[in-house]
Amino acid sequence: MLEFAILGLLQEAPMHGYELRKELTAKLGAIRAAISYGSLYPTLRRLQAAGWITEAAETPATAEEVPALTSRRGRVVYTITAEGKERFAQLIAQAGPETYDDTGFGVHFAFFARTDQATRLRILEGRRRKIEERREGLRDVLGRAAERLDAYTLELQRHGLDACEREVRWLEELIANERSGRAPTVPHPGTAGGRREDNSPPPPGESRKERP
Amino acid sequence: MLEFAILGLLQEAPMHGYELRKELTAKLGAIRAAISYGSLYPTLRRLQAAGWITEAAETPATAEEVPALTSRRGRVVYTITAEGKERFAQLIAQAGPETYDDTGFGVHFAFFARTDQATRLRILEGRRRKIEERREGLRDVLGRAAERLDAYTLELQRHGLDACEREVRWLEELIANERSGRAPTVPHPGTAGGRREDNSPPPPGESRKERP
DNA sequence: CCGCGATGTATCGGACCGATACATCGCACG
DNA sequence: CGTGCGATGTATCGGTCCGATACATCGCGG
Repeated sequence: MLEFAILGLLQEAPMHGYELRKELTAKLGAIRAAISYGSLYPTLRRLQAAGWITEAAETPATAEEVPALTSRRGRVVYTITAEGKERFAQLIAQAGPETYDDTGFGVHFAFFARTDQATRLRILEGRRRKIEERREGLRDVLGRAAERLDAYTLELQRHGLDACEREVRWLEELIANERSGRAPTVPHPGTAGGRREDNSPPPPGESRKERP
Repeated sequence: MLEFAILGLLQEAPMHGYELRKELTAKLGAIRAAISYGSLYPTLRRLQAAGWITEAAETPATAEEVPALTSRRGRVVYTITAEGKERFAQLIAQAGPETYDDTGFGVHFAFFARTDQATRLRILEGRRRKIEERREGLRDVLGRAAERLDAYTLELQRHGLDACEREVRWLEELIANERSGRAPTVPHPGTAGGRREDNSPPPPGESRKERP
């Protein structure tokens, strides 16, 4: 999962660890708290060993004659390689059952702009199936085993069931949108401030600014 | 987390591993998929080493003279000890910040029937605070960094924000209910089948059948 | 001038998962 | 009548990720 996210992010621009974590946190804020350095750095090492990324110590320019003396601390910048991009594409193409659990789905969804439409559809439908199964499980428990459980546990299940139904509806809309060929503008009722003017989603694919 | 859940469940009845997993899955179905045996068995071993539970090989009665011959396979039954109950109570009393993340909160909530009202209130408020923070983070991203992100990532954040707002409202109702002294009957609109007749929640506390 | 919060890299132990292996039981289908 | 398959049941192993911790630099306000 982390591997996937890192390869995805580094395709937008080379970054060092701290920056990577910040961007990751911003992009995945909706699904997971914050990536731990205890996962990030070992994963970066692993990716480099595999050849998907390269790391380069940042020493801006011509520091030949002044090595010591406020020696410019670390700042290792990571850059994705051609093999890394290939690997990322391969990870998207695989899109197995792990892709449908909460975290896996969220991370893949966050990189849908780099995913072809057929795969997007496949993932959305896989996820919907999985949530529908969870929903059925919860309905069963609320129906059949209700008297065996205390009021709090029941309330928890009810809240979970509600979330499932809501997510299924969300996925339905996304799937419908996807099939109609257009981008992911689900018409949200009146959630927050209602911040929405940009109503011209670019036909998804490559749309990142490569930072000159 | 697993330690807590196991100690909580074993207070209702002694169980063997398989049964424990099933009950755990039923009780926590709303928040996590299914406990892996790769976590369950090592944890049980750890709990026994600490003296919180005891394990006893199940050999129903008087099998002195017929040891071999369809020898009755394993079935190790785990029973909580007095120290184990103490430990459980201690874990509830601690209720630190880890208690407020998704999984931690869910597990604690599932055992609210064994938690005193003051602690319930503390946990609910801590959770609300945490979700409110996440919500603010998402609002920030959707407001300030919106143009830096693609349409799919934005949609993900919007869905996450929606879930946050919904959970805060849920928690508000639970907190209000808790303060008014009564059990957790949040008035759900018209979610599923509307299965709800049992409208007399027992004043929470100990209310488990000890299975004679 | 000093501390403190942001930036930045890094490790270690522990929790938990997914795959896998293996054994028994009951029953449905040929 | 047997045989295989799904449920019950115990157990391990490698790997991913987290939380705590350590340490160093930089700029700014008091």
